[in-house]
Amino acid sequence: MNRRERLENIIAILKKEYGESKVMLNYNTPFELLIAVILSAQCTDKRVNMVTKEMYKIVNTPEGFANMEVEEIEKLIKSTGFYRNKAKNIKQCSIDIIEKYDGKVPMNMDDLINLAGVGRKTANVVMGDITKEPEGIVVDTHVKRLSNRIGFVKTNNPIIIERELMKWVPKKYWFDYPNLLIRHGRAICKARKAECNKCGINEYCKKNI
DNA sequence: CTCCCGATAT
DNA sequence: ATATCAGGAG
Repeated sequence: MNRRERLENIIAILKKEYGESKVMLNYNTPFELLIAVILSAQCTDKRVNMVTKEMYKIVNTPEGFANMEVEEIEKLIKSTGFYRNKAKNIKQCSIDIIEKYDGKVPMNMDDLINLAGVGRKTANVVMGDITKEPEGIVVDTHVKRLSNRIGFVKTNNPIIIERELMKWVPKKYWFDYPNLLIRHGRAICKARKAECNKCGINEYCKKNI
């Protein structure tokens, strides 16, 4: 079986197990999603949802964050970690969105990654969930780990992983592939203790081929 | 490459 | 006690 067939089977099985692909982060607007994804760096989405639930009652617009002191934002997001960088980025990012994009989150890769605290991963997540047509493939810690374990790539460099996957993964899967791998990575194929006995795609994994 | 960093699982 | 969590910037 070639890797393309393995990919098709893996996606079909995971789709059946986890259902519709969608981020687990809670949001009501593209801007709320952008901030949630910035906060999700090295932090569980569960924690991010706890923080944003309370924070968005107080501020949930670029204008709101742009007019706040960085220290105020720090207090609101402290429990997500990296809070000094994230607070500074959220404020600058909000200012940029107001000044350069008329207060609306831009929906293309070039503009998104020029925002403070936004890299390719964050941009792909936001674009993917809003438009369902990402310009690239999200490579986070789970996609990195599972892509290596399955045997699709042999590197830990996220940029190289994305470039390699984009070469042969059909574009129609650029949204589903990372979303399903992330769900599977959190539930079964975990970093610390992978539960291979419960894994539905075990026969397509590198170690069993 | 290093640094940023609190919360949680193991 | 240590690894890990939907990373990004310098």
